[in-house]
Amino acid sequence: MDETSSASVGKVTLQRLAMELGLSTATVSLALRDSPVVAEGTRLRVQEIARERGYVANRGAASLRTARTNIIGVGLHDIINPSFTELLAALEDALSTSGKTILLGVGQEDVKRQTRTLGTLAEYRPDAFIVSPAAGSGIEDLKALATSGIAVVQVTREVEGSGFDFAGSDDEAGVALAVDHLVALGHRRIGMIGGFDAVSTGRRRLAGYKKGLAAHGLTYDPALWVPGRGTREAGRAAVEQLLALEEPPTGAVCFNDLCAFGALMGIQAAGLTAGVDFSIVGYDDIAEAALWHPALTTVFTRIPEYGAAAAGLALARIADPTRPVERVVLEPRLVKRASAGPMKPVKRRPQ
Amino acid sequence: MDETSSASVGKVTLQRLAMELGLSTATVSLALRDSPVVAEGTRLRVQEIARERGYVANRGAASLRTARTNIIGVGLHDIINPSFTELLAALEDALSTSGKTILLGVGQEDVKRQTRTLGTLAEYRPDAFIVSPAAGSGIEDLKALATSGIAVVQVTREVEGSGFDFAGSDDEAGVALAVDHLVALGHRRIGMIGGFDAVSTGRRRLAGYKKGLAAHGLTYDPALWVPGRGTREAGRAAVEQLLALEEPPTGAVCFNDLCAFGALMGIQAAGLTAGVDFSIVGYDDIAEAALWHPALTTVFTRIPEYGAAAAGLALARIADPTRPVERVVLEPRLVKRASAGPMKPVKRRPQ
DNA sequence: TGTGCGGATTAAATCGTTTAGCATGGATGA
DNA sequence: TCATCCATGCTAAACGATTTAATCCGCACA
Repeated sequence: MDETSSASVGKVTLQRLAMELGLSTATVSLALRDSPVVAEGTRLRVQEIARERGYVANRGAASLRTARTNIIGVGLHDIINPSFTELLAALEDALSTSGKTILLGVGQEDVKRQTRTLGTLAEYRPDAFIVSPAAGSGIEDLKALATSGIAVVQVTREVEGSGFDFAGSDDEAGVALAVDHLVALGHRRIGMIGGFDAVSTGRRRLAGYKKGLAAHGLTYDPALWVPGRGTREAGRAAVEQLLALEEPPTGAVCFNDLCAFGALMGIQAAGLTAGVDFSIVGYDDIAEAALWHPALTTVFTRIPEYGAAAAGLALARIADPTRPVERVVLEPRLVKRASAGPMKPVKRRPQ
Repeated sequence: MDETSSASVGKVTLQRLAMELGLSTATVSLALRDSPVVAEGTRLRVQEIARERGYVANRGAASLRTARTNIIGVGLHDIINPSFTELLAALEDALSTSGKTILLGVGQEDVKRQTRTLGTLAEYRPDAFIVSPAAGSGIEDLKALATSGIAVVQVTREVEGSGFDFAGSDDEAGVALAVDHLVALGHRRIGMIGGFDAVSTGRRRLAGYKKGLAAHGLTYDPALWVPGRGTREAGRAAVEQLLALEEPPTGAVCFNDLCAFGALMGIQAAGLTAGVDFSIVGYDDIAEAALWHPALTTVFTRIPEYGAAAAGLALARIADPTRPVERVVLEPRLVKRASAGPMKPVKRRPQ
């Protein structure tokens, strides 16, 4: 309507509203936030004119005074990976309903860059950080965040001994579940694709693999673990490597769904059928997993749930910085689909 | 090392540094920003102690003074959809290298919620907004953003007549390309899966479909267009609907890759083979497209490029708010893979 | 009439920066 | 010797909100 009213006079601030209303900024500020100390009539009058003038509060200014920004710094090392996208979506959902807004930083799996990125985020004085640390992050890298007194919550991955809250999945139990499943299907030589030492999830999933084997009296054969990043490319290369072994495994568990997809591709490219000639179990159960051909048997790590939990931990710590450190570790669940099937003897590859 | 030095005395601000150094805040401020007016020695001394004390600038305070936040408000309607994830990643990349940080808002394809979300973002006074408007957004919905004098750039989708910069792909040409390809493969009855009126991309891709048909003297049959959202579920339902027609098409173009995946699933579920019995062309060429089985023939809309372009437009407009409105419209490219193959007569489904 | 009370409003300090304009003092040039 | 100039640093006023303590103004009560 009267677009002019706001354009004609420059920025509309609390002060300007106060002047127009013949009130003090104190009253206007209080009125806008529905404080009970200001008279009903005044409050309505203030809110009315604020709307009419198109007043938009300046949170930067407010934060300067209140030392609260309602910003949450979210530091992920990668956002293309669907599991982190799903995490981001869960965080966004939970945080936005609590009136928090996400300031996004992407670390690119590089500690140097992560440090720079989080440092920049810190300048905006977020009320909390929710972080999935880049591979190789040390305690010091995270601690630097906390000096400013900002709450830090780790999600998915954690830096052991950092003493920060954490929300994630029980990775050891999860991979053990996957191994159990393959064993139940009759497999005895079981590989592991992906995972590496520089990251807590890598270490724990590998531990789960070994534990799963041990639980069934199977011995861990180092040749059957192909370490690597959790990408489709790495998964594909890894499965090719496994298939080329003298005595190849008949199935494998994967570090995540992404490299499981790569493995499925590799299997198919080798002229084999996943779930028949070679069994694959993924990890995470991202949306894509159900749609593959064959549909991916995988372990559901409950990303949306621990995402929401991480948001909750952050809010709780903001509210009470002295509360005891809390770890939320969800139990993963096996999702049986078609990419893992009964063991059948693998013919040595014709050559 | 001396973690205490920062913890012992509370927040370390410019003022505190100035006191410790026996300088004025003005000098310290200038020194930290490498201003040439402060003496070399002083500058080094200041920066040294700032580092030592773990000083972190408060950008909120600075922004209050400078009216520049280095924040870019990014409003997407959905972040789970991989095409928007790829866009977000491209934006993040381009913006972070320019020292800008993303404040994220997700509209959930709901104008009401989008208005609320963007309103919240506006309170942080971003230097610019980069927005992919939710379906059904009107000019007024966007204009509200601009009142505050914040630059607005539209990406992917646009609200016609809004008068804001835009970066995206030539959707009409893109879908026409897809139709061309199917026609070249011998198809004559060609469907369109997905797309709806409430969004510029929907309208233009449909227009491209019709134009593509017309270019080859084919008539548009409304029964062959199954409108819907760009989801796997919608794609699957749509292809089932097409296959159930009296006289089904032999191929279809899709609104995006996501619903193309759904279509591939539907085709397979019907016992047919995509690329042989029924041809599918997707739209966007997200990473997943190359990995499907069969690999998805699709149209590459160059998301990373127009994402970078959108970031560039935002930066340019921040630098010069009076520059003429600019539209960056990239030419899409056909990516031939396996999901679209030569036409073969489709047998009426046995019943 | 004075006192006290409670509801409504306000003055003023404050948060942590930036920046225009001014002060200082030594070097320079005429 | 005096006026200029330059390099350096400082003073003080913003920026736009929030919040504490104070003030104002009836009005009831003793």
